[in-house]
Amino acid sequence: MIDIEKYKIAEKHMLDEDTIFNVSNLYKVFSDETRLKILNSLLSTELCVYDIAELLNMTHSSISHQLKILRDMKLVKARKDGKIAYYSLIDDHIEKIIKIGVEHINEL
Amino acid sequence: MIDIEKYKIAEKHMLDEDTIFNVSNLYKVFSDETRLKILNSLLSTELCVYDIAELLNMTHSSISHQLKILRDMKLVKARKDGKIAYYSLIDDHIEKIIKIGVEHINEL
DNA sequence: AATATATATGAATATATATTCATATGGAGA
DNA sequence: TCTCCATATGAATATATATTCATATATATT
Repeated sequence: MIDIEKYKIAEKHMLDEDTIFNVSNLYKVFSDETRLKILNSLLSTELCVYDIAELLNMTHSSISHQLKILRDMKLVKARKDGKIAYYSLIDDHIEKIIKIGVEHINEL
Repeated sequence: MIDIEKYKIAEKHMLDEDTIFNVSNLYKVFSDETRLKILNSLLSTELCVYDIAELLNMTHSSISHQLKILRDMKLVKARKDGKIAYYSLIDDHIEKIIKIGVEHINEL
């Protein structure tokens, strides 16, 4: 131990392991360009898999895999209309998180 | 194209590739448990490498590697006092980002 | 019923990266 | 100067994961 006072202050403010795990997992979602593009596009409107794939110029499979991750993380939900699945955002924090990120990089 | 109207709305709101790249890189920092713990501990006080390693119960090498990433991302800075390097946060957004993350997972 | 279409998903591959180990650097004290 | 000590860093390894490819499912259309 080099600086006991500072160590103790920091120790007191430590987050528990579960919180760290969950928050890091949340930000893992935003750390992938494809998922970030999907989430950002869903800020403006609901979209189907096909159109997201066109919009991002990627395969449907790839988009579908990422949407599954977003569903599992409870960030998006799907509304089925016949064979079309319209995806939309569940969570209010998504917009805030993207905005703070953009704000941050614009200040560099 | 399945739903032209929605497609066009989303197309208009697309972020440019650079922004997506930079924001996803920013959140990649927060997606690792070790870096998240380091950043969170630095919210309360500056800390040296040795004490961070003790606090997180990890090797100095590992912490040092992660601190380099945080330095390169301009999120932390080091103040040298003799052979001791005291690290502190550069950026205001770090606190907001951690808080929104914690808020989000607490609401699930 | 048969076919086409939109989406979902399992497995494989390729790539990224966190940690470890070995070693280097640079300051403090004997 | 020699040697501890705190930190930094390069290389190797192990692990995680994004995309691709093949295939499955489910609805719509003929």
